[in-house]
Amino acid sequence: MEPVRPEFVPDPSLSTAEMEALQREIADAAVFEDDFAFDPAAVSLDGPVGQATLSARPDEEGTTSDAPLVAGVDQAFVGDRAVSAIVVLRGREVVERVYAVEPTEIPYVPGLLSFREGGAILAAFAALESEPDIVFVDGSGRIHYREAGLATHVGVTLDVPTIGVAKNLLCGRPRESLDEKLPEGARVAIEADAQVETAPAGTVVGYAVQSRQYESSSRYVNPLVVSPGHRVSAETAADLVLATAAGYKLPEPTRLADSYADSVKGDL
DNA sequence: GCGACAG
DNA sequence: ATCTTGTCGC
Repeated sequence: MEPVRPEFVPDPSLSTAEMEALQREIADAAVFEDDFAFDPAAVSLDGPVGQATLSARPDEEGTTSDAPLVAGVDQAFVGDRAVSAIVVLRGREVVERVYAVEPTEIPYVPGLLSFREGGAILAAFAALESEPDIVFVDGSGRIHYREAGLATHVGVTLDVPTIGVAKNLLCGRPRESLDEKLPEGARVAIEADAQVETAPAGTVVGYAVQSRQYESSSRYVNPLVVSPGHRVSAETAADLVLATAAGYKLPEPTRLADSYADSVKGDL
């Protein structure tokens, strides 16, 4: 896949003010509601014994032959180089894996992550032959100071539906405390607060999603922080993350991209 | 000065 | 993100 909006390709040599101005343009171009052709209910990891329909029937491999293509992208770092890996799934089946290695031009700055990692991610997408129906990006989407996190930046630039899947909250305020143990499958709305300068306070910009939890143990797992990247609503984003969780905290596309990036890093 | 901060 | 031993639990 190649950028559909080349003017949004992240340029690490821009000044901080220019980066922030670009993010405001990207947020303007972003669509934070469902705008895709596939059936989100057809996204699942169900095997042969799923609730088969005429249009989406799992075969003996556990693959739903015409299930949507869901991709995960994640990065690993080696010195001043970034490894970006993409894994594309149809049901449980891996249909494509690619990676790219690019130098990191700038250090990590909260709020400007896409200018550090975006180049490597777009290079990996340039090597991708499939056209995923939706992409899970590691990091924030709409949960961002200017509603233009990594997932939004990548989604708008490629004009592909994206979801931000983060392990920590960048900004915004949970409607309920996240300190208590939440049951598996639960979600808590994240509202814009004063830190989100482009949205009215109270706007739901994402969800804390409990993709995995221990049953009868005193220990507990922290929820993921899910937000729309581009062309998905916060609700559908949370639904899709839960639909692709397979007993691990991270959804399968993200988990597989994560381990692939690590293995590439290993033989580097 | 203090707090807060995806990866 | 990355650097890392042991340890707890299913």
